Amino acid sequence: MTASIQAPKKKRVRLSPEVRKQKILEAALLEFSEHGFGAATVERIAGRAGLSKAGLYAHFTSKDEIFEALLTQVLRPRFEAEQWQLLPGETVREAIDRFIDLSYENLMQPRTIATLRLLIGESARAPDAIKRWRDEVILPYQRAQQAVADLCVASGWMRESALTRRFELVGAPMLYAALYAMLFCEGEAGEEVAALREAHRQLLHELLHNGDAGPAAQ
Amino acid sequence: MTASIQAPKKKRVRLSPEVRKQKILEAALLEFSEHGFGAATVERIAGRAGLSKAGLYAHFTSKDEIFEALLTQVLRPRFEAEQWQLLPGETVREAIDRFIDLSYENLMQPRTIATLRLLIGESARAPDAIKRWRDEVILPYQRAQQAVADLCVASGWMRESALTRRFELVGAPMLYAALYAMLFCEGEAGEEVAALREAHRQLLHELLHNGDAGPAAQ
Amino acid sequence: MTASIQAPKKKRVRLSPEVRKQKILEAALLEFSEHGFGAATVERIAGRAGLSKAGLYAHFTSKDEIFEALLTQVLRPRFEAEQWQLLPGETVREAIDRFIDLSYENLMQPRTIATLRLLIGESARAPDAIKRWRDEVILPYQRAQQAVADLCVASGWMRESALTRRFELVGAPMLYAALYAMLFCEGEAGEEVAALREAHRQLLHELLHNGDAGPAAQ
Amino acid sequence: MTASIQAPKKKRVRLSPEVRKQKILEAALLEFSEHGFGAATVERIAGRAGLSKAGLYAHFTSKDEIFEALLTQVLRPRFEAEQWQLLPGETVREAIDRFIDLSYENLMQPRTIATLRLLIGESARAPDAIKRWRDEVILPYQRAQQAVADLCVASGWMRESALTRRFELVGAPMLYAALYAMLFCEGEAGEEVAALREAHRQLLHELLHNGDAGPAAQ
DNA sequence: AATGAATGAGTTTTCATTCAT
DNA sequence: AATGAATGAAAACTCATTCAT
Repeated sequence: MTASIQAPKKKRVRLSPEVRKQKILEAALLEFSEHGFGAATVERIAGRAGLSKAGLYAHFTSKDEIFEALLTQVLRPRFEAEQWQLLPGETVREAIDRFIDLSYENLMQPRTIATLRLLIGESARAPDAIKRWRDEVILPYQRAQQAVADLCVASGWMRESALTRRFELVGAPMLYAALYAMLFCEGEAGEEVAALREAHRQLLHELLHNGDAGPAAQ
Repeated sequence: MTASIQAPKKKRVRLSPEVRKQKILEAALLEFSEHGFGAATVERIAGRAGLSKAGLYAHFTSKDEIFEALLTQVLRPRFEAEQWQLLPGETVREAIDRFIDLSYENLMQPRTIATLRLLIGESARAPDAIKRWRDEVILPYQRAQQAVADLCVASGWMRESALTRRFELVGAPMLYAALYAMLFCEGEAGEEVAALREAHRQLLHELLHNGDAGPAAQ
Repeated sequence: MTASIQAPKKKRVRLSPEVRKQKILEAALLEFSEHGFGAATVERIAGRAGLSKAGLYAHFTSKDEIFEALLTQVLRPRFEAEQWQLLPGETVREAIDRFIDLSYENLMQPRTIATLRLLIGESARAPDAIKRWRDEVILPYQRAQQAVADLCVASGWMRESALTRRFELVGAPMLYAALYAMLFCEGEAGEEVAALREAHRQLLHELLHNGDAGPAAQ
Repeated sequence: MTASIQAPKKKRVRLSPEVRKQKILEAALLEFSEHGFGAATVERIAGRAGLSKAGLYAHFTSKDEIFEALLTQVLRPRFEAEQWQLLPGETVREAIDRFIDLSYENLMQPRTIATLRLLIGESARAPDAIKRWRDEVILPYQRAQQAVADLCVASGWMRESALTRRFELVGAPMLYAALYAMLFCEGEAGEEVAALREAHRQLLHELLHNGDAGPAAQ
């Protein structure tokens, strides 16, 4: 009873480098996203990661290195699941629903919002990494989406429109919702995001649905 | 030792408090948006504003006060012109074009992008100001837009859709473009933004245009 | 009515240099004694003296100069009245009463206490001035007192004692009271000082009074 | 480049927090008493304590905290030895001598004089601490002294007088000497203090000695 | 791997002092 | 004589980073 009250002095915990590094990066993401790189302190990152400042320096040689490691980790492609596609035997309507659900699920995670906020807030600090990310992750992803969309249109599954011609716009309302979440942090944005999500779903249904036609109608 | 060789000693420039304060806020917006609040330095802000550090402190009593003053200035409503509306004798098509042109013109200004980037990066620092901004500026603006849209739909000028039912989405692609500009700073985003803008225009035309109908068709 | 409430902007008041200088020194004494030389600010001194910082510099060229001017003014001899002496036809008892009353009246003035506090607090800053003060003001004063005392003893008016042999001790309880006032500022010391004063008076009566004797008794 | 020429880089000296804190307080007393709180610099205190400014801030969070810690330490009661009292088998004369010797020994230590000077110079900065010190240290001490004196008088050991009625005055000449030491720092006051001390001793002997009487004479 | 104590290089802030009016 | 705006120098305080254990 005494120990729990009077002794927050954490016993020295020894973890494997991999585990600790991951903890540190996790902590850094929170800290950077909350305060910005400049106002973030190594001490707080270390605290959140459960070790001392000096301990942290056994794993990373500088605050900058943490930032870079964080970026590399966070900007790695992770889009497989949310990829827009038509699974065999699936209708466009179902594909839309799956896309909306998976994408919002992913994008609206606090961790993802934090990442986005960090990228935007510190865009001037790592323009190259961000550019590379765009070229190697975002653009390929969008091209793949566009290809699928073109196919769907060509095969009559989807109605042609300004949207299918520039299919990256398919996610615009979702990013608008993400912006909302970035600005009005802490749950307050929850309801609004949910509403936007449904409106988004509806909109896609209306925009992409090909009346009663479709290959099946041939 | 002569003036021609080593005299970068700027003559003391004396300005009225209003002018100087404005210069300082202008400088602060740049500095904050570029480095984030934490990594911004008062010295650089002062330099950009054309006076010394100590001189700056004659106008603002702390870095925080500068930040707050900046927010108050920058979050003041300035939406009149871009308000979605139907001017007398104007077709929906023309209203859409005007909306797109005015809004992109405004939103894509470097100053506005910088402001948005700052808001997002520092959203945790001034949640109250941001919340007030949403309640007193953003929400009223959206409500007014929705009202106009409802009217247009009721009178048959615009086709009903998921978009008209949640009309705030009308700007989503534009904010997506703004996000692009925030992330990939420095003109590189220019072409992409221009393309998105046209796609956005097209999309609105297709979505809102009421076939050949409309009141005129009555 | 409006002016009195909304406009504390003091109209530029122009005073003769002598008057203004005196006001400044008065203000400086308060400020220095309250905060110490180091923590005193020229701005506050100027404010207390009723002009602006820059205005003050028209009268004194530096903070140090103010300090020195203050010292010279404040360390000037002002002891005539309180000089220990026997006025013609006066008994020792009456002389004691007069000495006590005049001395306490003088020493316990807030201004005098402030001066003492300043001297002690800043004794390291102006050791020479203080030494000169001792040599030119204090010591002569004490010598004169001692001379009178010796005379009184020689003529049988006063009883010889350790006190008359080192007559500067005659004021010791008073300085003890002054110490009290310096430490426990703001009136709280008032009662204690009054009590000490009466005890002091009694003590001198008892110590110096020569029984029923005296020259008259010869 | 060799160590013998230009190597004032002090080796990092690592001390336990207790030792270091004590060193810092010691240094602070010197620095504060020499320059006053306002003109004292943390850097100089750190230097005197043998570490860097930043190192100092690992032990105290602000200049003010140093000041307060210093006060608390320095205003702790330390009077046992100097307490006025009659040891068994001791004459009043011997008690007086002991009192004088112990008290002057203590009060005239440079450290004590420095403390007093600091208290007076900064009395406005910490009125509460000083008041508490008076109530909890000084007044009890004086009451104890008075009680002993009353006893001595009642038992005939000491002659009744204005002094025994307000026994706190027993130390007045000593404080007068301390004042002297505070003002005319640096040993110059030495002789004067020694002379005052002997006069003080004489005075007490004369004042308190009960002729040849005393309980023993009964 | 981990830490507490220590530090150098800033950063914010203050302030005595100057300048133009 | 007086002032508001401006400045250089210094002081308090912070923080990324190192060292010895």
